[in-house]
Amino acid sequence: MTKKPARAEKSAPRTRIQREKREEILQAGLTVFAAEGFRGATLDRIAAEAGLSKPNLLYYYPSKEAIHETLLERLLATWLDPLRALDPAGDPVEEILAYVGRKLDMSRDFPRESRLFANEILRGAPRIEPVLKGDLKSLVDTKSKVIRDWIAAGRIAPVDPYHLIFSIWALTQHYADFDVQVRAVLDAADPYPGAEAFLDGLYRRLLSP
Amino acid sequence: MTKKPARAEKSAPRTRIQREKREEILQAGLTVFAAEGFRGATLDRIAAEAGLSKPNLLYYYPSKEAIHETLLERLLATWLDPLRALDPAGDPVEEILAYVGRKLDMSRDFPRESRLFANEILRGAPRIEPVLKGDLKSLVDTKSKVIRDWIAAGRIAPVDPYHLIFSIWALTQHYADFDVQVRAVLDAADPYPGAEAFLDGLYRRLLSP
DNA sequence: TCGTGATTTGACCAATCGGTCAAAGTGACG
DNA sequence: CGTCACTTTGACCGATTGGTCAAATCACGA
Repeated sequence: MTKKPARAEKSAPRTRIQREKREEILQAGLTVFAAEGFRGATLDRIAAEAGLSKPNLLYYYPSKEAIHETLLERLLATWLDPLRALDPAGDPVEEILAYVGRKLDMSRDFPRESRLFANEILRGAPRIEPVLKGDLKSLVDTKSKVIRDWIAAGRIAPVDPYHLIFSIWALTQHYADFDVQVRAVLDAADPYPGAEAFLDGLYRRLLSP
Repeated sequence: MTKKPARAEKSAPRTRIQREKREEILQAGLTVFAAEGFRGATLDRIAAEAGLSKPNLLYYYPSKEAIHETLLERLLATWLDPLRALDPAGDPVEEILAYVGRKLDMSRDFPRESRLFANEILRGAPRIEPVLKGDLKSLVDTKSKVIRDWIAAGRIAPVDPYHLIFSIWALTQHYADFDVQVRAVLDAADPYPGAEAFLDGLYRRLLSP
């Protein structure tokens, strides 16, 4: 029996080079997928971005889909963390404001991830619909209950918890996804300081009982 | 001199059939571009959606780009109308609430248009950047001035007018662009009644002096 | 240093893409 | 009812795409 040449596909990377190259490919893929969408991205562009030849890239990942899938999995693993961190035991207004702040930080620090997600949702979420209806929905249900309790206790003003959460998603992700538009209107200034102040004021006013 | 067979390209349509087919193609193109993005859309899919053969489609529009361009032009011609209608002479809070209402109606009634726009912005607005930095920016500048005056007159609470407008865009368009996610979380219920109530309450609370 | 598995690449392939073209079909009007 | 412009289509083309493969090269432990 001859040992197969063991392509770097499946399973955990075994060598240092595999670990490094795999990571570089994911970074390149994230850049290209975020900018062009799944169908708009080409293996040649991803390979070029990663400084590899196309066959070499396919040595580390078996297909374009595999790269995309890995990126989405990795994203979803942390995408909901800011909401998970909403603490039922904390001060309601400050907890929600802190959540807004974390989400806005993510838009500023990880705009490619935000656009990757936006692209996927815009296309009807073909690859992550189960997650939306599963983990995402149950997390939002849980946190909505927390918010409803805060309202019932008179600790924040009465608002629909679901639409409150949607509003936080919309407002914070807008600065990453519609960045070009925001910068065009603001004449290329960094929008984030202003956005933070605005959102802080908005939710403070909306929620204070 | 032989008269050329006059392709149905350039210039205004001359016959009834041209008018009808051109419109059907635009509708098909809007559906496909909104769902798949520019690069993801194929002429075959647009042609199928319009019930035409590919060469027949290309008899009416010279290229895929031409269809996309026409759709964007047509969209931009009305996209800013809701903001243009903001009346400096009206009651400030009611004017802004009416603007929010108009934008939310557009998300509900024209989700394909919203997604077409979102796709274009996500990709860096390669075809409409001049419009963003031109017409859009100057319109927003104008209306921001109006809002600033309202604030100076003490008729609404002090907020950054630019981020206020961004927030209206983000919140309303979110319901069209991220429709799948919203419906997944709300368990397929129609989100619009709830959204309207939420946004009404939000901006009333934010803006009342 | 040497062999063996890990890595890299040039050449290649089938499928799909946007687009062309010549020829065939259709309809409205004199 | 004939005709001529308008409309439709099947066959085709070159370019690009995702992906394969065999051979060449590299790196590292014994």
